[in-house]
Amino acid sequence: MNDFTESTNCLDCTKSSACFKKLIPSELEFINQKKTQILYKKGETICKQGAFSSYVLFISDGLVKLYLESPNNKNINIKILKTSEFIGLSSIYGENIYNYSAVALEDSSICLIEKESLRKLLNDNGNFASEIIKWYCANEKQLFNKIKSLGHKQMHGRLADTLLYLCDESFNQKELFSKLSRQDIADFSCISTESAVRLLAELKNEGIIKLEGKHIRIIDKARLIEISKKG
Amino acid sequence: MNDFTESTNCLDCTKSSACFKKLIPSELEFINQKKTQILYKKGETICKQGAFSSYVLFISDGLVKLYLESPNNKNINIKILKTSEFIGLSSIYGENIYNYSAVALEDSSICLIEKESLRKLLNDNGNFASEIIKWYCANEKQLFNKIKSLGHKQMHGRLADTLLYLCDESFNQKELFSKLSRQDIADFSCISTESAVRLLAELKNEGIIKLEGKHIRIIDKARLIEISKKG
DNA sequence: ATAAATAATTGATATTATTCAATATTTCGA
DNA sequence: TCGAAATATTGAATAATATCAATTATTTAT
Repeated sequence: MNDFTESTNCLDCTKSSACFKKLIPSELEFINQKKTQILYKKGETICKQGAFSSYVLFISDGLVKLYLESPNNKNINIKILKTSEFIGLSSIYGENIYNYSAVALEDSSICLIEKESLRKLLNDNGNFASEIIKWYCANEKQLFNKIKSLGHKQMHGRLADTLLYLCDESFNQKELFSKLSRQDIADFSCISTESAVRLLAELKNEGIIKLEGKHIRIIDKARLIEISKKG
Repeated sequence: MNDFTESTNCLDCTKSSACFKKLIPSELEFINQKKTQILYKKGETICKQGAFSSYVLFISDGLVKLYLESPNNKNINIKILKTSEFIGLSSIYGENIYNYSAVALEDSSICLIEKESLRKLLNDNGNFASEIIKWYCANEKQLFNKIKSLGHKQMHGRLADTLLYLCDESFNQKELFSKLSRQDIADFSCISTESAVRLLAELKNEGIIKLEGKHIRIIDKARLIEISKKG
C-alpha cells in the first residue's frame, strides 16, 4: 500500500468488498461506527492462531500472508490476501479464537470490525449474508484443492501447484515474490526448504521456469500444469 | 436408517437441521414444494465430483461418506455425514458442479432441494443465512485441521487423527466401522492401505487400540492424542 | 561500507513411506 | 454351503523426502 490518506469512512470506501455493496446506507453508517482502522507495518502479525478473536478483520489496503501454525514450529501457508479481503471471518461464529495466523507482507491498513455488529447485519440482511456465503463457497473449493494437493501429490506436483497459484495474474508478481522467501514457497507446498530449492533448480534447468533474483517467472505453463496434474 | 415411512413433509420433519428452524411456516411450505426425497441404497453414489449440481442435498436419514477424487484414481476421505447434514451446499453459488463425491454407507433417504429456492431463502431470511454461515465456520475449521494433519504430520500422526475422528462418540462406532474398509481408513489418513494395516497392528501391539473384527476400539486415548500431537 | 545475521544452495545420509509380491482371511452370490 | 471375488495382512525391495552439514550469497544494522 502507498496511500494512507485514504478515507476511513465506510460510506465512501473505494476498497469495499462485494458484500458491503449489499448494505443500505444506514447499515453502512452502522458498521462505520463499529470499526477501527489500524496500520500494520510489514512483518507485523495481524492475527495470531489461537488468540482471542475480538474482531473480524478486513484489508482496506495491503498484502497479507495467511498461514497455519503447527506445534512442531512449522507453518503451512494457506493463501495471500489482498486489498478488500476478510481475515478471520470464521471467528464470527463458533469458537472465539482465530484459526490461523496472518502477517503483513507490506505495510497494510486493516479495518477491525466488531463481530457482534457484523452478526447483526447478517441476521438483518439476507443479501449481505448471501454474499458472505458466496465467499465461503469459493473458499471451500480452494481448501479442497489444497487438501488434494497435500493428500495425493508428491513434491513436484505440490510445488507446481504453489507456483501456479503465486504466478496468477491477480497478483503483482514482481512485488509478491520479492516479499516471499524460499521457506515461504516451501511452506505453501509443505515440503522442506531444501527440497523447494532443489526442485526450483530442476524446473529452471528444464526450462519450465526462469529465476530472476527472487522473482520466479513461468516459461512453460503447459508443462507446469502437466506436472501439477501428474502429481 | 430403518424407517422409510418417515414423513416427507418439511413442515413436520423431525430430522430437520438447525437452519430450517429459522424458517417461518410459509418458507417451510415453499421449500417443501421445491424438494424431492430419494432413497439411495448402500454403496450408491449420491453425488459425483465434477458432475452438474442441480440440487443441494440433505440427508433426511442415513449415513454418507464424503470424499475427494484425484486423477490418479485415489480418494481422500473428508468426512462421514449423518442424518440432518447437507451435501454439496457449496454448489449453491459459484461453479455449477459438485466439488466432491458422496456415497451412501447405508440405505439413506436424501432430500434434493432446488438451489434456486434455497438461494431465495438465503436472500430473504438473514437468520436462515446466518445458520448456514455458522455451519461454514465449523466446516472451515475442520478443513484446516485436515490440512494441518496432511501438511505436517507423518503416517502415525495422520492415522491417529483418523482414529480419533472415527471413534468420536457422535458416531455409532460398531455400526460405522462395520461399513469402513482398511482402504477407507487409509484414505482418511492419505496413506497406503498396507501402511494403515501395519500401523494398526503396531498400535494394537502397544495396547493403544483393540481390534475386534472390523471394529476398532481406542484403549489408551491419551497416548493416541499424544501420537496425533507429535505428528 | 562493513560486519553480522539471515537466507539460499548443494551434497551426503538417514528416515519415511510406497510399491510389489505372496499369502491369508472374509464376504457374497449361486 | 461352496467357491470365487474381494479384502486384509505381512515381508522385502525400492522410491521419495527430510535432515544434517558445509558453503555461498544476500540482507540488515550500525
